Amino acid sequence: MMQVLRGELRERELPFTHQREAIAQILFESTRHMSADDVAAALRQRGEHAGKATVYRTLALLVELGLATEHDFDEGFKRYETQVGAAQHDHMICTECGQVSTFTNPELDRILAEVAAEHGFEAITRQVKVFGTCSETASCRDAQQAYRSVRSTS
Amino acid sequence: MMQVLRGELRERELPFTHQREAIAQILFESTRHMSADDVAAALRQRGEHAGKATVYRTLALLVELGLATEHDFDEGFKRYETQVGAAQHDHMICTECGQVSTFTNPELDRILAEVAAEHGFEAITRQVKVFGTCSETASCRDAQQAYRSVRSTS
DNA sequence: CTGCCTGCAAATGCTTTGCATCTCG
DNA sequence: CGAGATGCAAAGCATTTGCAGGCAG
Repeated sequence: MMQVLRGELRERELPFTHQREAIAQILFESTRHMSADDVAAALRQRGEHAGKATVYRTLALLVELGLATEHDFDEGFKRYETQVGAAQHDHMICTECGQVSTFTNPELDRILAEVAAEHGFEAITRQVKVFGTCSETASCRDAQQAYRSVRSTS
Repeated sequence: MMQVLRGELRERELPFTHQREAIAQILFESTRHMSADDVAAALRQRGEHAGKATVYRTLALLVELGLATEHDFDEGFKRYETQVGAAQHDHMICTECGQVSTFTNPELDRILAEVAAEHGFEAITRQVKVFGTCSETASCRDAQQAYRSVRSTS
């Protein structure tokens, strides 16, 4: 995993620094979607350290290199996720508890490719997000019920 | 159109003010996706005026009432679009020229509904965005070619 | 060595908030 | 009249930038 980063950097003659390694490591190991602050906190927890600016610059670099993706889940800040070895996948965000779950669907891939082709568009990335309520916790289920009844009466 | 807003406000016993009317009017008439600043500029152009805070508060209100939707096209700020009488639709964003085009696809609706159901998720809104390059201008087509050749050799 | 990176703090830019004042209903 | 809206300016925040000093290659 780290080798991929090393290779990409070498290819562009960019230095493989301690901070870049540490930040990439954090992101690669995490299964969650991390904010810049999450990354900084994780670094601190390991006794490492990198300035806020470096964290942002490195995350942007990883996105640039295609090793990470950036997401906006309407929280007022961005989150990042490793892209290495990950298949294209999409997200469902619970607006009650904030939980983000992922899913993949081959039909979705096919349809979006078709739509792009029809419009003479060369698709590079896509973001499919379904916002709603999950059924994980009691309060989320309550919110689901509330929403369903509102909808059915209007 | 404006009647819908009037009705929603009355229902909640919220005042139908001159500013709310003007801002909604701007949004309802526009076919583009407008930023808060775009709205303020459009107001000025008509000789109307509303403070920045009011524009933000009103746009948030329209979203709340379900009369508008909020979008983030990775520009560092949000854009708003009227939702009244509009069918669910999605976006393709050209990363070269910034053009945003819309599309609808019934299959997409079906698939996302299925996926949500499978996960015990109650979908409220969704955002499907395809980022890439369009074929409108010469420079966009150049970027398309460049991207295609990179992709085929890697 | 030399160029790119890092850290810090200051700057940005969008959006939100506090508060006095005004308006709709 | 009274609840809620408006306007302005002052916060708030995530993110970016400038610049002096450091580190990889």
